[in-house]
Amino acid sequence: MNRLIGHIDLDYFYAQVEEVENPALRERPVIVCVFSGRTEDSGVVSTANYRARDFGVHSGMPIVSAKKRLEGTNPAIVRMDHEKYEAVSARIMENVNQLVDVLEPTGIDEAFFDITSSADGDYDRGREIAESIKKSVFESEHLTSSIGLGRSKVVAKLGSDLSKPNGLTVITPEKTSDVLGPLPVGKLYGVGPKTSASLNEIGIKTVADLARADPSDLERLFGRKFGAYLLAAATGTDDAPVVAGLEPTQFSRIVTLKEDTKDPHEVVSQLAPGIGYIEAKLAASKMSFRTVSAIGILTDLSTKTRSKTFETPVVGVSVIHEEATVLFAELASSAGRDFRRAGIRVSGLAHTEDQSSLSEFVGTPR
DNA sequence: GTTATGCATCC
DNA sequence: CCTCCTTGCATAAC
Repeated sequence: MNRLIGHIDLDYFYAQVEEVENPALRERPVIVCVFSGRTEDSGVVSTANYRARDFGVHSGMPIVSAKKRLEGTNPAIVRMDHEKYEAVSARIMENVNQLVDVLEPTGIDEAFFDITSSADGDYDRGREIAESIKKSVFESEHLTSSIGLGRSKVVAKLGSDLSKPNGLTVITPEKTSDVLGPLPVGKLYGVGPKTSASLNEIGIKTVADLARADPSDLERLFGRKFGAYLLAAATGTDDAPVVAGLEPTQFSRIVTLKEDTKDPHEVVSQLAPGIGYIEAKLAASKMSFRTVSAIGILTDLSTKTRSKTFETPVVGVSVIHEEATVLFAELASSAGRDFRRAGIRVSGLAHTEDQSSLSEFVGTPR
């Protein structure tokens, strides 16, 4: 069966939300920033609108560097408001979900969707549906988006990337190898700087090179699973389905400490709001956890973690605070240097609610 | 088989 | 000068 898989990406999401809220910003460079609180302007740019990108500003850039590049351009420097963007995102996902067979959100500003049935396997009908999705998002929230449509998730994701901003790229199965072939391997979903470098070393530069690579070479270099994935990705034949309603498997929060330290009590005290946030997420989603991890980013920016798994799911929350202190003490003694940043993570999540209807449906274990 | 840790990716 | 979050995997140790 001819699958029609889409990927939608909301354009420069955080900055565009700020523009919608305050249209005067549209005429100016806008950067949405994460301020770490260490010094006045320490932190990075999370999202920049295209006017700011014209001056070489991009996400991940230190705020200080971005300001320098934007000197004399009357830039708008906005503090990130995650909750605001969450609310907009949730409305959009709900809206788009009505227009597709299956929706799989993969981030606050993007989602995969499957429209094989509603397009009846036809790419012209698929294009119309994709256009109606873009139109619906724009009319309801005044936000532009970019969509890619193709035979697989990798092709769809690539398509949305090629079309942004405010575009639509339809890559039919017949055109797939022509479109993908000339691109550098790093354009493929799941292929970052490390994998790109390894591939380049053995003479694989483009997606076409990768598509005709020796499978056993790839397996030897990257392992069975990832090796097979790379080949499938390059030929556009990756067959992962679009899955709705995936549950989160972990919650985490990382903060930058006011000063470098290795004192576990100081770390945990600065982490208290983060722990509170995780507790709130657990409560809101009615979930328990089994593993708690301390995450330490040292002064040399290397990362060390220390975790503890409990026999049975933990519902209460004072456990996080207590265990964090122990774990950070252990980390500090083994780390050798101070912490610059610190985080906490809970994983092994499960629903706490008594699901009697579900247990009836599943039946009793033998 | 389960747990601990690090790595890579991506947002 | 260097934020923050999620997922999956490999590997070693238990």
